[in-house]
This record gives sequence, structure tokens and C-alpha cells, in this order.
Amino acid sequence: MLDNYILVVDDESRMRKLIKDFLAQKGYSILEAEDGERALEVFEENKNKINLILLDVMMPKLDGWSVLRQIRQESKVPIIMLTARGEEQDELFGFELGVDEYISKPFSPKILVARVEAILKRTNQDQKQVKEYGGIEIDKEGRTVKVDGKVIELSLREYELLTYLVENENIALSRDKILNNVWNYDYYGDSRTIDSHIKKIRHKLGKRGKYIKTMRGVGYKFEVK
Amino acid sequence: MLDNYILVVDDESRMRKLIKDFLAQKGYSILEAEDGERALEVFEENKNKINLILLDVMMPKLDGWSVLRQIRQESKVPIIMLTARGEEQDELFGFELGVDEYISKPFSPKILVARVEAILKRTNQDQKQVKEYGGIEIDKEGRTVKVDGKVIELSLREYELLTYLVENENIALSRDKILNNVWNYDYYGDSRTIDSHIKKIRHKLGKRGKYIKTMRGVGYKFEVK
DNA sequence: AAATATTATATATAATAGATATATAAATTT
DNA sequence: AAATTTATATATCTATTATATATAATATTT
Repeated sequence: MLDNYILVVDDESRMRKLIKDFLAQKGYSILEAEDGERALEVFEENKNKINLILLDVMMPKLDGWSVLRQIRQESKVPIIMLTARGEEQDELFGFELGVDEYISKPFSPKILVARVEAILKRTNQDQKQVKEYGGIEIDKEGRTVKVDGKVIELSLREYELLTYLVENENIALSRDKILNNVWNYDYYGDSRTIDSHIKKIRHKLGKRGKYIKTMRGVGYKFEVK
Repeated sequence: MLDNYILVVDDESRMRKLIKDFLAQKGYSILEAEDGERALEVFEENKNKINLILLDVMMPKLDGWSVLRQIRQESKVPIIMLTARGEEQDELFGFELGVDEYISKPFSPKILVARVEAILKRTNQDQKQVKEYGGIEIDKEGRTVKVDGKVIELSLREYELLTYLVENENIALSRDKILNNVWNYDYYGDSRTIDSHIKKIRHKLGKRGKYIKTMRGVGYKFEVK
């Protein structure tokens, strides 16, 4: 079974239930939110584990576009917008702003599942596949890491930190960003803590440890080269 | 073989009689229901012996889709939907929700029997297999577990928990997921309960108990290695 | 100007105390 | 009996600290 988390945001509970049922049956774990404000809360609390968001456009309090914009400030999580027919005007708008896909209501479950799967695959969020980065294999389902074919034991934080770096391959990550993403919400600890974990990970990765590059004055970057 | 019970749900008595005759001739035992509500009652009373359900879509009181959904809450019994032509729209819908097969009316007896047999065969085979995982044999039909050839006694929860882990071999399962799958959906118990059962299972599995790995900070994982 | 030395700052490393998660056994409830 | 809860022990992880080392910028000497 996979362990992809999908956040479903819609004000109609019937629609949420419907989507939930389809996706749950396909093995996805579902989180729900009944309006835009709640969506942001749920996202904030679970941002590390959410792999995709299904976002209704028309909602009370805070509409889908506003939610989209706010989430895009800090995250690249794939977002599928659920639109009613006749909202095509807005579509172009949304595409520019970082919408990954549209589904117009009413839709068939087949369409829904197909789009969800396509996007997860495309954005490489699919937990199911084992990915390889220059001798480092990461199996997200099994939560195991192999280096040159041999399993290495990583603690929870080490695993989270490594996968975060790896998922952001070739991107220099500031300590702040790392703290906000690997540690929970506002963590006021010493940022030397990161260094400490980096050291241990590098050691466990052996010669592959050099893929974690120090970006002096900034943070770290994972780069296979 | 000759003890397969099939529940036929259709509001037209002519249709029920027709189906009943075909299938009885092939040696199946038939239970009948003339509407959705009655279907649920009959199912409730005989759920352990019903091997397959033939379910008409259009019925008074409670339609086929509603019956399907309710039964799927608690059972994986194979269900064949009987649809009138022109209901193709809904088909996709149902497939995702756990329909095993469709037969559109009018149908030939040959089609009917062929589909019924195919499905019974398919679902029986799945159940019948005794699977082996590194010295641990699981016989789902017999609900027994052997370790290195010797039967071990497991309580209900222990059996359910072990088979859940084993069926998700090599996948790290969170306590939440385990609770949601092995216990009821809304079980608010202490998650130390899981540990307690894990301990007992490990003990009963003897040296094979080490296949249940502790994923610190996450949960457990079954892994033969 | 080039080479070297100084200084300031950032990161690496190792050791340790404190926090947390799990194992285990025993008690309680169902 | 079985399932769950509770209490305690144990193992493991995490954050912090202190110190060493690396690096970059600047100043000094050749």
C-alpha cells in the first residue's frame, strides 16, 4: 500500500466524501478541510506529509484562488483545482499562478484517479517508487535507505533531513528553510543542530556523504556529481 | 464446490426466477431479495455463507448503488451489477467503488453463468493460497499460522495484526494506519495497545519474530531478511 | 603585486545531558 | 481468555554545548 497523503478541500461534504471514497479505495490517505481557512490550517499542520491537494474554487470564507496563492508562497505541493463548468475564464489565470491541473465538475472517478496518479508520478511525489541518486537509494514506502546496495540505519530526523535534501536536489537550502520543513513549525532551537545531523548523515553515507555540499553562509545542498 | 450461495436482488420477480433457474441448474444455492432494503436484511442474516451477489441497479426503496455502498462498508463479497442499457455513465462510477463485474440487461444465460463462474474462481483462488514468508505460513482460509511448520495459536487481534503487517511486507506502517486498519475506523484507544500485541506476536513467532521491525518514531514493518 | 599573516566568522566534530519512544510485565477491563 | 491500559525500565535519539577546524576578508610583509 502506498502512503500518499491527499488533502481534499471542498465545502460540500457530499463531494468530499465521494472523493475520499474513491481515493481511499486506491490506497491514498485523505485529509479533509471544509473551507479555505481550515485548509490552510490543515496544510500548516501536515505540510511534510501532504503530497497533493484537491482544491475547490468556490468556497465560503476564503476561496480556492486565495488558498492557492497562500500555499504557493511556501510550497510547491501539486494542486489540482476543482472547478464548476463555466469557470474556464479563470483557468488561464490559475495556470499562471501555479495550478498543476484542473478537473471540472461533474467528473468521473476515473478522470479523478487518472489525473491524481499522473500528477503524483510527474511531480515525483509518488511514494511507491524507489528512487536512486548516485548510489543512494531511497525507498519511501519502506523508509529505508541503501548506499551502494547496503541498507544504512538512519534515525527519524536523519531520514527526514536526508530525504528533504534529496528531494530538493541541486537546490541550496537555507538553515531556516530546513528547520521549517524538517522540524515542525516554528522551531526555535539552535541551528547548529542541523550541522550535527548533517555530520552523522555524511558519516553514514560514507563516500557518498560528499553529495551533501556545504553552502557557506547559506546552508546545504544535495548534489550528485 | 457445490455449496456456493448467491444472493439475487431484483424487483422483477420474473427476472429473479429466470436467474434462479439458470444458476440452480448449475448447482448454486440461491437467496432472493425483491428490493434494496430486503437485500441488506438478507445479507445481514447470511453474510458468512453468501459467496456472490447479483444486484440490480434500478429498484424501489433503495437502489443498487446504495446497497453496494452499504455492503462495501463491511464486506468484500463479490458483487455483479445488473444494469439496463444506457446506464454506462454510472458504470465507471461503480467500478471504482468496488463493483466486481457488470452485466447489462438483457443478457444470455451463457453470459450470466460465465461471469459468475469467472468471479467465483477468481476470488476463491485468492483466498485459497497459503502464503509463505520466510518460515511463516499463513493460511487465510483456515485462519491459521505456522512457524517453521508448526501451528501457533494466535488470538483474533494477533492474527489480524500479523496478517496486516505481512500483507504490507516491506512497508513501514504508522501506528495510525495500523489502528485504522486492524482496529475499527474510529478507535480512540491507547496506541501502546499495538506494542502490547506486537510483543505477544513476536514471542509466538520465536526467532521469526525479528521480521517485525520497529520503525522508531513511525511504527512497525514486516520484513523478511 | 604577490605571498603571507592576521582576524573574524562559519562550519565540523565530538561528547554529553536531556528528551522521547519502545519494550516489557503486571494490572485491569471486557 | 483476550484485549486493553498502566507503570516502569530500557534503549535510542536529539539538542546542546564546547572546542577544533575551515574559510574568507583584510592587513602586513616581502
